[in-house]
Amino acid sequence: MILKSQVEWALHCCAILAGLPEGRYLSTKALAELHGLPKEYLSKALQSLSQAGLVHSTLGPSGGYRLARPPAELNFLEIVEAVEGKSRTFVCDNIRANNPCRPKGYCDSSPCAVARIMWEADEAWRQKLRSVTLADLGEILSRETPPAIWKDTFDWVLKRAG
Amino acid sequence: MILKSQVEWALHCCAILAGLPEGRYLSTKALAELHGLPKEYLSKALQSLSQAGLVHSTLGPSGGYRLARPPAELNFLEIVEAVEGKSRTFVCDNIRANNPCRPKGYCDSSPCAVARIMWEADEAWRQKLRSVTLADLGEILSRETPPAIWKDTFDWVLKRAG
DNA sequence: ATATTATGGATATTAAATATCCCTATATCT
DNA sequence: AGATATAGGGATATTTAATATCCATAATAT
Repeated sequence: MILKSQVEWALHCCAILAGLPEGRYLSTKALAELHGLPKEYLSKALQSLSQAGLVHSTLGPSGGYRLARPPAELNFLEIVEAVEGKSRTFVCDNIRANNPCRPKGYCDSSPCAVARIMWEADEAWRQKLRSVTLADLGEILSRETPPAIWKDTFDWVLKRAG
Repeated sequence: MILKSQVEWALHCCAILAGLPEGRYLSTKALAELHGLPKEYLSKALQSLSQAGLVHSTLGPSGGYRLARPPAELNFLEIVEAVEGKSRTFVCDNIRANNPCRPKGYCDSSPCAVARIMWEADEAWRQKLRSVTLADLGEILSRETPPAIWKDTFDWVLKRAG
């Protein structure tokens, strides 16, 4: 069980968009080039973000994407779920119902205990992702990235932002 | 990203093995029949448990599996990892290194911030799974399962346990 | 001896992830 | 008005992982 690589792409792209000045847009082409990713396929990930309402897009030359909300109001879980889907990582096929000792058609009142425990773990994962915003990420990155690279990247992006 | 169905199978099988009297073994055939699963494929999941040292196996007629440890000393994470592998659910391809503004061959001191956050969420998931033992599950099941089904199942298993 | 079992290897089948291509509508610029 | 660059969506390969089956082998109980 491994998350799609599109999750990584989406997170990094959002981190870049979070640093974009108000009202500016950055294209798929620029984002793909900046991260060394296949433009066409990255486009699908960005479309997922758009459909989820996390980013706003605009057409034409100088078109592209910007965040739909301030970085402090956009958390990791939203981005992950936009790309990966909202369904839980553990699927319960209710195999306990196949137990030949159970009356046929017997209906359990509560979901399977095994599934409930697995879903609690899933929720712990989601809770952690929910607790980290793009603003938090930006703060970490600005602290860790060497100033020269940070500035060069900012300039590189601005030059291409419509 | 969805866990293999073998994870569900392994958990349910371990729950049954946890109720087995000391020294008895239950075969793949019985476990497959009890859960309505393909015997050959379930066998692979049980082999994973065996290789991880979570269960002990014995050959020949009346052979099969038993837990290698008391249910209170066997947690969900061990079972999940035995089947699903121990690798993290988020793979970092370090795409930040593709940033054209970075000096070629530049080596970061610490792993990517995005990956670290995703790994923290992964660890929260694992921590939750680590905190639940087969004994906990057994307690829940014995409380929730209707006594008649519970008893019939126990008898069904005992009749087939070598 | 015979039957039953776990184990491991080989292989087939199905589903999902990855990736590319092309067409359309829209916006910008000249 | 016309040329160009963009997102969006549909169709379709390609690759990889999950699911599943089959068979040969060694060990064990009766």
